[in-house]
This record gives sequence, C-alpha cells and structure tokens, in this order.
Amino acid sequence: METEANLELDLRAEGVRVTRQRLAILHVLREADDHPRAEDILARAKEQDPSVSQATVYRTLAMLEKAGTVLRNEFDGAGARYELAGGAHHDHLIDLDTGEVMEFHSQKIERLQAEIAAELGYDIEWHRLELYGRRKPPSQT
Amino acid sequence: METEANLELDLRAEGVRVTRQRLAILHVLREADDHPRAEDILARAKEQDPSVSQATVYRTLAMLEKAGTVLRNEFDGAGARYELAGGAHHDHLIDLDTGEVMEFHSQKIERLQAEIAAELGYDIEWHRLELYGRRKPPSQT
DNA sequence: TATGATAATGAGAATGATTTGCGAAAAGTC
DNA sequence: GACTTTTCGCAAATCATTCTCATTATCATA
Repeated sequence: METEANLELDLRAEGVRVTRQRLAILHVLREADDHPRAEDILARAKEQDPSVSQATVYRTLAMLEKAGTVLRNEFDGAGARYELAGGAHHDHLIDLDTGEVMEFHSQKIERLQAEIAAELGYDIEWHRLELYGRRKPPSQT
Repeated sequence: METEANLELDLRAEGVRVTRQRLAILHVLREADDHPRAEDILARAKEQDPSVSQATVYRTLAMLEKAGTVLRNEFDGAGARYELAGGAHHDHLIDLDTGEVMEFHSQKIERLQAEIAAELGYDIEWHRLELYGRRKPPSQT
C-alpha cells in the first residue's frame, strides 16, 4: 500500500504541483472506507482546509483518475462515487437500502467475460459489473 | 414477441391513453435495432409525427420503463440508451470505437453473481454487466 | 529568501441531459 | 356534442459536473 507521502511524491514526480487542497482531497480519499461522492469529499476536505472549493474537488478527482490514482464509479442514483485505486481490481455490490458499497472479485466471472467478448470478436478494454441487492433475511435452519 | 397492436392494448388496459405521440415513440422503439438515445428517438418519432416533443419523449419513456415495456441503459458517455424489453434478460458489450451495442447472456455468470451475493448475505434485485471493448484484430493462423 | 514563469484556485456562470409547471389540446365518457 | 381527465408542447427549472477568468500559490532559480 502506498503511503500518503508516496502519493505526494508520485504527483510531484509527474510535474504536478502539490497544493494544500490536493493534499486535503487525497487525505480524505485515504481515510474513506466508504465510496464518497464529490459532495462528500468536498465536505470532508473542507474540515481540513476550508478553502477547498467544489471546482477543485472535481478538477483534482479528474486529474487523479487520469493518473490512475482514483477510480470513479457511476452507480445508479445521482452522482459518481470515488475510491482510491491501488488495490486489486474488484467489482461492486450496492445495498439498495443503505447505499453501502461492498467489493468483490471473481476470477471465474472475469474469465467468462473474456470468453464471451472473444466469441463476439472483441477484446475487453474495461468492464462494469454491479450487483444491486438487499440484505437477505436470516435463514431459519 | 408482442405485436405493436398488443402493446397498444396493454397500455389501454392499464388505463393509459393511447395517443399519436405514444404510438410514434412505440413504433420507433419497435423498429430500432440499435439502442437509441432519447435524442434519436425524438428525431425518428418526429418523422412520423412532427408534433412529438422532447418532453413527451422523456415522459413516455419514463412511463414505459415503469410499466416494464422499455429498458433504460446508462452506458458510459452522455445520455441513456433505450430498448424495448420483452425479450430475455441480457447484458451488453459496447464497441468503444463505434458505440455499437451487442447483447449477450451467460447463465454461468448469472449463477456466479447470485453465489457471490449470497455469500455477502444479499439477494440481488438487479445487476448491470457491461463490457467495453474493441474489435479484435483477425488472428493470423 | 526573493523572484518570476506557470500551474492551480475560487466564485460563479455555463452546460447538457432530463424534469417539471402550466395553460392549451386531445381522449375517453355520457 | 359537452364534460372530465389525461396528455401535450413550450419554456423554465434541476442537478451534477465543467468551464471561464481574474487572482493566488507553487517551485525552480537567482
């Protein structure tokens, strides 16, 4: 796992200026264990640095996404939700009642996807797999 | 497959008024073999009935979606794309170069999805599986 | 540490797809 | 045909996101 300082160095290495605002946003993303929306990120970043503006949040997220540092998820419902990349690839299960997002990964599904695409004559560039569900009532055994 | 007249009767049965505009939109959806956007549907419907307006297209699509007659897909890129429901469930493969949409279905993947959700204690309400890819260069054997 | 070239910022206006409010026009009803 | 209710077209309103532009901050250099 990359440390906060590492991320800062990475940015600097790419000729990107390390500003107070960017550090605040990066910090928020590191602390988040949910998948916050731009709105949430703005609110949290402001706690650390009230000068952070909406425009900067969007600009920074877009920049970090392009750099491969963050992942932008367009689940249903309004507003994209972000997470720090860095971990292994995973898909999402969204709780329809709470909005909570869980991550999962299935090598088998990935393989099947590739097979299907191949049959149609395609190479997959990326994919989106989202499961929307509700907590299952405890099974009475 | 349900005929155009059938669809009309279905709507009438639900106490929904069958208007010229709605028939035009329904007709467009039936003819479409692509997955048109609201914008395209409006343009095509206007050829049949110039009085159709943007608002009515959106209102009608929303109404038909709620009725389960059409499926609304939010692929990436701007604007939702619609298709007539009615057929069997399927997922989509989108050609990143042309925007063309292909349909596919994998019972195996569906099963794996359900298993994964179950392990996390969830029942899947619905899911979204989209593959984004490019045509594979012909393999030289 | 001061300076300057430039990138980054904040505030607010602009965008683009989609929705909505409202008076006018059509549908189904008697 | 007259009436009641739904639907329509138009234009204004939303909402997340992006852009404009004057101002400020970063960082390599003096």
